Amino acid sequence: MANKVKFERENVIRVASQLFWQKGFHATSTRDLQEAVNMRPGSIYAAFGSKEGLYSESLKDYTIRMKSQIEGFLSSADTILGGLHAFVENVVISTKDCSPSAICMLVKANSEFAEKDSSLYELSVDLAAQFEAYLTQLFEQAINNDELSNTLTPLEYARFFQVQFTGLRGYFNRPNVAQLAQPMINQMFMLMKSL
Amino acid sequence: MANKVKFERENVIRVASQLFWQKGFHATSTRDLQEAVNMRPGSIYAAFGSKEGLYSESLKDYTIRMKSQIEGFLSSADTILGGLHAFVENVVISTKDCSPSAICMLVKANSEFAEKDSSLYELSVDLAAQFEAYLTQLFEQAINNDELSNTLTPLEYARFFQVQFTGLRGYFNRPNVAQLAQPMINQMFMLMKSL
DNA sequence: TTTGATTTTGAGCGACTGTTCAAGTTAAAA
DNA sequence: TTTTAACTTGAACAGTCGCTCAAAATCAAA
Repeated sequence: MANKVKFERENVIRVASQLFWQKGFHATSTRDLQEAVNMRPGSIYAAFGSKEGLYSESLKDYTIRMKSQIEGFLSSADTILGGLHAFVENVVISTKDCSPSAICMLVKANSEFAEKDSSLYELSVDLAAQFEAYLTQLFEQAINNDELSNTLTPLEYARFFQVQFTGLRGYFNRPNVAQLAQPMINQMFMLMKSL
Repeated sequence: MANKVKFERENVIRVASQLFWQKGFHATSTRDLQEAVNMRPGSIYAAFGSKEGLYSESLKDYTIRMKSQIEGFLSSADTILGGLHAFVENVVISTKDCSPSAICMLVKANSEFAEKDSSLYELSVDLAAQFEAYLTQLFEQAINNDELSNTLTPLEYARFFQVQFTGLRGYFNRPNVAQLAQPMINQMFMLMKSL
């Protein structure tokens, strides 16, 4: 046949994802990306078609990784809520310095792409909807396990979780407030259980 | 003396602010701005020094306008919480189609400027801190008026409000969820009173 | 070893970026 | 009416942008 590809696609996407997450789509130049993934423009464009194409792959990969991160915390926790609690703590507190941004990349994307008919805006909406559906499944289990009352529907719990989680991550995307995270996360889960 | 300036500074800042709020800093070109405010580059640069300078003025003006918007709702409400409730409803629901973005411009700025030593990042942090201090004053009054218990300090109420408000605005920055806003806002204020 | 399809390279394209400044316009002061 | 300092104009600059493509490099199959 012929020559084989030299780069590992998944790894390239992961590195690009970190850069896009940190700087945003518009502030990340294709030269930044070339340097970060150590590829020349021709190879990048052969593999991903465009800057948008690479961003698109990056955002999808981010969502997948976030889900599997939750799966990890769930499998080493006794309850659904315990797993989610550990996940939220990990995201808001532990990754404060090793994560590109405190703010969820999906939220950042949704905020950056203002033109409502842009395909990247639509992608961010679709992925957020998928994630909400995933959370809804988890809260359905939590209700069935009597971890939560059935005052709210699983979907309503999922929405509540997202609003709290997004709000917290936004609040902690600034300096000198780190020590407030733990009590505010505890408060979030106390409130959820009291619904 | 000499010639007088032809443009109204406040009006120019307001128009620029809308554009920056909608598209973000990096996606707004100086040509976009020139067209929006109907000024030639020379005049803009004489008046504001740089694109950053104009953005800086825009963000400050946004914060001032948000505060005076709250003042408006407070002056036509019986209670602090009633005024804040009306303000939140107005921002999340009514302005859904006439506002450049559902997301607070301060939050969007804080999210966009990733380099923590950039002066626009620092500005967004400073303005957010000022706004928190303003909210803290309001919640101090609310506690004194017995609208809220003193279980939490005024500052803690202010933080709670910001997390909820930011979370809600982020959640409603997408299509087909508008009808959920009212019940979720009611829930937010119910929870706050139950603290 | 030769072949040939496939991948990689990087110089470079045209468009656009933020910004400048010499020339033109304006209107208060002389 | 003339002067003159202040303001406006817009062509143009140097740099960067996303992206292309002919040429070089690569390696499985013949």
